[in-house]
Amino acid sequence: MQDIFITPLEKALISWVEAFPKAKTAAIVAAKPTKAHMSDSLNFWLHMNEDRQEWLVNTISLIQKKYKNAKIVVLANAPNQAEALHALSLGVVAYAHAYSPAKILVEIKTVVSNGGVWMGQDILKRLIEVSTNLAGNQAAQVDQHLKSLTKREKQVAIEAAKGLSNKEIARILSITERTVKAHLSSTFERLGAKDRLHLALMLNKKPRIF
Amino acid sequence: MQDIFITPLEKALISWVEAFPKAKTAAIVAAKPTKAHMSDSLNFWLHMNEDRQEWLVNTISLIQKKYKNAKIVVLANAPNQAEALHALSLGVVAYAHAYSPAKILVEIKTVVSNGGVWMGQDILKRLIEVSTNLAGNQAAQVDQHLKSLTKREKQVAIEAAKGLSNKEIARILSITERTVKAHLSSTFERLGAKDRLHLALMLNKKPRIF
DNA sequence: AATTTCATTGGCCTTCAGGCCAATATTCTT
DNA sequence: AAGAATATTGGCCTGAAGGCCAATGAAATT
Repeated sequence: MQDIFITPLEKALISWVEAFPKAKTAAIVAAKPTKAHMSDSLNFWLHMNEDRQEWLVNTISLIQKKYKNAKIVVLANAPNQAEALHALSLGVVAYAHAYSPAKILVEIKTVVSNGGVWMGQDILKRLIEVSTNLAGNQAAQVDQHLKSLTKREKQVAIEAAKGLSNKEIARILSITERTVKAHLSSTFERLGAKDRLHLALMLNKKPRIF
Repeated sequence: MQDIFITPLEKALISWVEAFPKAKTAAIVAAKPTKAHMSDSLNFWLHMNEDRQEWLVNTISLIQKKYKNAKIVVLANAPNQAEALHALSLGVVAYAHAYSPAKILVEIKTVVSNGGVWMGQDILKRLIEVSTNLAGNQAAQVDQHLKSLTKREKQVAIEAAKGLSNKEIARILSITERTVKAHLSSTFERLGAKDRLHLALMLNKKPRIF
């Protein structure tokens, strides 16, 4: 388990050295991994400045391409939620303050090594908030929509929203195409949808979590 | 720092004892905290069965009311994303498998004690996915499919995916309905969509971030 | 028992969608 | 400059979609 700090600084921060005396420090990611790198599992610790947004994205991408199984940690000089979310969405498994004490750094390493993710509670709160409030409500709305339909209408509506034609729906439900139309018509009526495309938009606009 | 396991089992799991020999085990949460409890920081480890959804919610709520600063960890017999998200949204700071080895349990304790949150990467991915999608990055996801389209086709495709008719699209783009059809036809061709409904489904589908 | 809602299907009709063939002017690429 | 891709539009045709009117038997509700 090799740790590599990527930083624009002349020398590593004290806490890093304290946490990982054997770690290497570099300014850029080595373009060609050595054999040792490939056989060993790597942790990259990216030191982030406010003015290196682009660098971060590129570097993460580079690491992911060259070092398949490497874990990437971002240490930010000035941590903020937006940056954290962005980094995490790119596959980074930990986001912390660059001046975190050695004790925390060691802890982070342990967590990510075991397949965990490290982030502050504020960030998590934010994630949960967005997810539950927005997504939860939308899912609920969709359910509400489907609830007001009869059993048969529901089945037809769901198939239609998948993109099936009336004929196809008729076949899989073993009814006439005419009947499918009837169910769809009343479905449009009930849900206030203009046509099957709007129906599909209504029923598909849901990242349902819970 | 006192650890308390709440479980319906007769006796604690081996890994728990191994991780925290001094921990207490109980079937229910003590209704009245002792003075020792109040002055000390507590960790509650809730052992979760599939059929105790309601119990979990009630217990978490109870703990939060009685023990203000306690950290709550959920150990699930059969972990799943929905349950994890639900628990985390209630304020739980860690969610893990009930049969996690002692080593992991100790790690979890360290993390939560330092204000961190412990969860699996799959859960985080889910959170990020939902959050970023809803946080308004609509254009980015749509771009995936739209990249292979020409400027005009893109405009038409987007409007069509919103549910507009050819006539409406023609009007807002100041072109003939016939031209709209032409753009749509080549769009279907390029994207491999069967019709405008499939196009809409493609453009509204959320891409995997990782 | 009476009423309402569902599930089914028919016919007819209008509009819309999308494919096929074809043409012209503009812009980009080689 | 020549060829390729793009933007625009026309006509024609087929099939799907959806509205309107109407009917029947079954199931649920009052």
